Amino acid sequence: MSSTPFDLPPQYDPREVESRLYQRWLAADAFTVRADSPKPPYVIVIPPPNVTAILHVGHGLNDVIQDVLVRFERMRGRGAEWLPGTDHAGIATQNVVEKLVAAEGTTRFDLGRERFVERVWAFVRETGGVILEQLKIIGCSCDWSRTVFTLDPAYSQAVREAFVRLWEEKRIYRGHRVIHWCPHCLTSLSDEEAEFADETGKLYHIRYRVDGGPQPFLTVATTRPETMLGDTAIAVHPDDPRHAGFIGKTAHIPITDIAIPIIADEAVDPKFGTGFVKVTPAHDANDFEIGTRHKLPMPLVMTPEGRMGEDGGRGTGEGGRVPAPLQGLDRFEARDRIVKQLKDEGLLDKVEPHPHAVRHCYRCDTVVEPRLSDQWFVAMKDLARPALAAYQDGRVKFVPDRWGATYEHWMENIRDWNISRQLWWGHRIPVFTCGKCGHVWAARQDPAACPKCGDRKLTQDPDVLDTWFSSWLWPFAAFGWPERTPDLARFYPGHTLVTAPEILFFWVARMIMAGIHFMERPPFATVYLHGTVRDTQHRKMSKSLGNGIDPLDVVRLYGADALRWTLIAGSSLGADVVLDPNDLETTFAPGRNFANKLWNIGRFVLAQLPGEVPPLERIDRHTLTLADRWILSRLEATVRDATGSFEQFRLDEGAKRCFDFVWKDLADWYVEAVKPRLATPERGGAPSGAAGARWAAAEEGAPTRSAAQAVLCYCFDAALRLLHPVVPFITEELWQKLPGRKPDELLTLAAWPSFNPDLVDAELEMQFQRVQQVVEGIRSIRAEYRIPPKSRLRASITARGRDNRVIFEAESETIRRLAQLEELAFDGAAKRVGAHAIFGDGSEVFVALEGAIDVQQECTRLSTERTRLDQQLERLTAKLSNENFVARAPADVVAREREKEREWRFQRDALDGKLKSLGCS
RNA sequence: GGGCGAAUAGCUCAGCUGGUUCAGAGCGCCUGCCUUACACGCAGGAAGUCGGGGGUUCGAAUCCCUCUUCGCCCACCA
Repeated sequence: MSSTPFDLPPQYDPREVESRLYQRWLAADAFTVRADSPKPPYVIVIPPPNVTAILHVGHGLNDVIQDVLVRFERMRGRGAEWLPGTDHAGIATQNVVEKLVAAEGTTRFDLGRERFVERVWAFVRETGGVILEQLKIIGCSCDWSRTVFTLDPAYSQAVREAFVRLWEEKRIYRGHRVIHWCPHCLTSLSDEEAEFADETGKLYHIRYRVDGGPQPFLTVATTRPETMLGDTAIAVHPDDPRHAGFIGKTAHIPITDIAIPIIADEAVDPKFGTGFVKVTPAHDANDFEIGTRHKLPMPLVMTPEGRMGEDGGRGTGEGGRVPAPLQGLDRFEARDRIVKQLKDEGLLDKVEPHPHAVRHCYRCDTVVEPRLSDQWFVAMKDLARPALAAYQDGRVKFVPDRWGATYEHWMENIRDWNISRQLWWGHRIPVFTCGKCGHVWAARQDPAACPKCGDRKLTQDPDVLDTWFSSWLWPFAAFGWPERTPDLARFYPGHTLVTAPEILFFWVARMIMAGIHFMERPPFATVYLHGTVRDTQHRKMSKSLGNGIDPLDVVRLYGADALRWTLIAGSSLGADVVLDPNDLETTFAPGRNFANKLWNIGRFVLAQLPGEVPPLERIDRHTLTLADRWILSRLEATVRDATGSFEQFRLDEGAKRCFDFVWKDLADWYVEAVKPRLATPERGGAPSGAAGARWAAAEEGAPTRSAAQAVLCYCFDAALRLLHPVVPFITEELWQKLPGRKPDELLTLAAWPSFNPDLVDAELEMQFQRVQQVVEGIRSIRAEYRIPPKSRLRASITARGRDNRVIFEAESETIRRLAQLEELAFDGAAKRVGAHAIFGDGSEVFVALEGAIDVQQECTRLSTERTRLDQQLERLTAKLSNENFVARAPADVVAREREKEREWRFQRDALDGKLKSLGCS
C-alpha cells in the first residue's frame, strides 16, 4: 500500500550491507565453477598481486574491471571462473623481509639462506592473504576455492617442469656477458627490470697520456669516470681521419698509469664526444662487445655492492687495478675522488651537463650497474615467433588495438632473457653440477647422484629464477599443469586478460609465448589494457609521492559500490583515470549518491508493490499506458546498449547508460508519472478509451494500477540486474527485497536481461517525448516568470493534429502532475493574458498568468524565441538550397534535414501567429 | 633518436564509422523549492570560436598536414 510507512531508512548505509552480502555470496558458493559444469566457461586469471602488497587504487581499478566483466558473463550464463592468487615476487618480498630483519639488528647473511627463507615464509604465511581479503571488501567475485600462490608445491613443480623442458630443448644456456646488476638487491636484472629514468648527468672529458702518438694526450668523454679503472683499451672509429695516427699506439689510464692499446672499432660514433671511447668490457654492454671482438682482458673493478675493488671471481682481470686509497669506496664517492684527482693533475679537460637515460632497479630504484657475470638465459627468438603470429592472425587481440603495434615491435626485436637472480627467495634453479665429473644438468626432482658417473657430491645452482619465469606460466600452471587436470582441460585457454600496459612485456607477452609453447594455444583471446590511476596533476599515484588513495578509506567513507562506480565510470577505454586524492568528496560522492538514489527508488517501489506482482507478460497489453510502453521501450534500448558496451569493454559507457535509465527515465519521469495510478485503488472493469473527458487518465486509469505495479517492478528488477556488475552490493540488497523472491535466490546468480526488440518503439518514444516537452515548457515558464511552486497554474494545450491531441489527453494526468498544474484544458482556452510555449510539431501550450505578466513582457519573450528560430532556419535553408548538399549527401540525411526544416517552419509560423494575436509589434 | 597518446564548460572527462544524441555528462556556479522515495534530493538556468594554423569535403570536435604544450613507451651514443 502506498500509505504504508517506509520501513527502510532514507539513507543507504553500505557498511551495514556489504560484508553481510559478501558472506552470503560465499556461503552460496556463487563464485565457484566446477570443471564439469555444463555452462560454457569464461575465464580470467587475476594478475597476481605481490604477496606482500596491500591494496592500492591501481589494484582497485584493475580488479574492479575484471569483476565487472566476470559478473557480467556470469549473469549471461557462462561458467565464470576468476582465478585469484598471489605472486611470491622474489626481489620485492626479499627486500621487505630484509628490512624487517635489519630492524632486528641482523642481516640475511647472518641468518644464512635456510633460516632467512624460513623467515620469509613465516612473514608470507602471516600477511600473505591480506590483499586477497581486501579484494573481498571491494566486492571481487573471485573463485577463492582455487586460490594459488606461485610458490605452492604444485606450482613450483610446474616452474621446474617448464625450466627442464626448455633446458632439454636447449633453449636455456649459460651466458657470460654484461648484465644489469643492482648493487642494493645484489642480483642481476632482466632488461625489462632495469628501467630508464631521464637524468641530467655530467660528461667528463678526461685526458689519457699516449706513447708515440700524433699528440701526447687523447681525450675521452665519459659519464662514469670510475669505470676508467677497468679500461682495457681506447677505441676510435677506423675511418675517423682525426685519430688514424693513434691506432696501434698505447695509452695510459690516468691515476693508475696502466698501459692499454688504442684500437679501431666500428661501434665508435665519430660524431659523439671526442671520437675516442674508453673501453671497459666488464662494466659496459657495448664495451663488452668491443672487448670480445678484440679479445681484450675484462677486469671487474667493482664489488657486487658497488664498491671499488677487485672482484677476481668472475672477471678476467689481472689484478692491481684499483689503487689502495680507492678500495672499498662506494662507486659515486669514488667518482668524486677520481674527478678531483684528475682535476688536480690537470687531466680533466672539462665537465659538461649531459642529459641521458640512466637505468634504475625497478624494485629499489638504485642506479643499476652494468656488470660482467655468468647467468642463465632463455633463447627467446623461437618462442617469440609464434606469439607474434598469434597476434598477427587475430588469435590474440589487444584492446585498445594500438598496443598491438607495441607488442609487435617488442616481439620482433626480442632479446634473450636473463632468468638468474642472485636471491634466496624464489624458485631455486634446478641445475646441478657433479663434483666429480663436472656434468651439468637440469632435473625435475632433486637428484641423489650424478646420472653420468654416479657420484653423490652434487651442487645445485645457488640462484633462483626471475619471478616472471613463474608468472609467465600462470594461465595454465594455476590450473594444475603439467598434470592433465580437469580444471586445466576446462579453463585453458582463458578468455580475457585485464592489466596495465606497464607489464605488457614483463608478463603479457611472455604468457602468450609460454602458453603457445607449453600448451599449443595462446592463454587468452583478448588483452584489455586499461589506463593508469593518476592524480589531478596527472602524476601516477604512488606511495613515495604521497598522492595515493586508500581504497579501504573510500569503502569506509562512501561504500565499495561508490569506489567501484567512480573507477568504472571514470575510465573510458584504455584511458587514464584521474582521481583527486585531496578531495575524496568530489571524487567519490557521485557514486555514493547514485547508490542512495537506487536505494530510494527501491524504498518507493517496495512501498508500492503488493506481495505478489504478476509478471509483465500476464498483464493485458491494453491496460498499458503510453508512459508504461515508453519506459519499457527505454528499458529495452538500455539493455541493448549496455550489453553492447560491456561486450566491447566500454564499461564506463555501459555503466552510464544504465545510470541515465535509472535516474533520468525511471526516477524522474516514470516513477513520477505513475504515482497517481499507484495511489488509486483498482475498481473492476476494463478501462475505456483514453480520449474524451478532460480527466480521463485519472479516473479511467484506476484499473491500471496493477499494470503500473507490474511495469514498475519489471523495470526496477531489470535495472538492478543491469547495474549489478558495477555496483553489486546495493543492487543485491534491493533485489533481495523485491516481491516474490525465494530465500535462496541471488542477484549475483540471476540472469542478465535479454534484449526484447519487440518492446522498442521509436515512434512511441517520440510521442512520450512530446509529453515531456510540454511539461518542461510549462516548468520553464513557471521559472521564468517566477511563479511560486505552490501556486497552482491553469494551462491549456492546443495540439496540432488529432494524433497529438490523443497523446496529450491520454497523458494529461502526467502532464498535470509533473507540471504542477491546477487544471489542464485542451483547445479553446480563452486568449487571456498568459505565457505561451510552442513546440516543434506546432503544438502549443498556454499558461494563464493574469497579474503575473503583461503583454509586453510576453511579446519580448516570444520574439526572442522567434529570432533564435529564424537564425537556425536561415542556416538550415541555406544548407538545403546548396545544390551540392542535396546532390551529394546521403538521401536519408537530406530527408531528415527537410523534416527538420518543416518542423521549424511550423514552429516559427505558430510563433508569428501568436505574436500577431497578442498584438506585438 | 624513433613510436604512441592527450589538449572539448571553472574542474574531471565522454563524444566510436564525418551529418537529429553534436556541442554532452558529473562536479562546481546562479535562481527557486524540505512537492508524503531521495536535500546524497527536485525544478529551472548561466557557462565552451572543441589548443593554434592550414587542408580534404556539400558538410569537420571528428579525417589529413603542421605548430605549440603535456604525458607514456621503446632505443648500446660513451
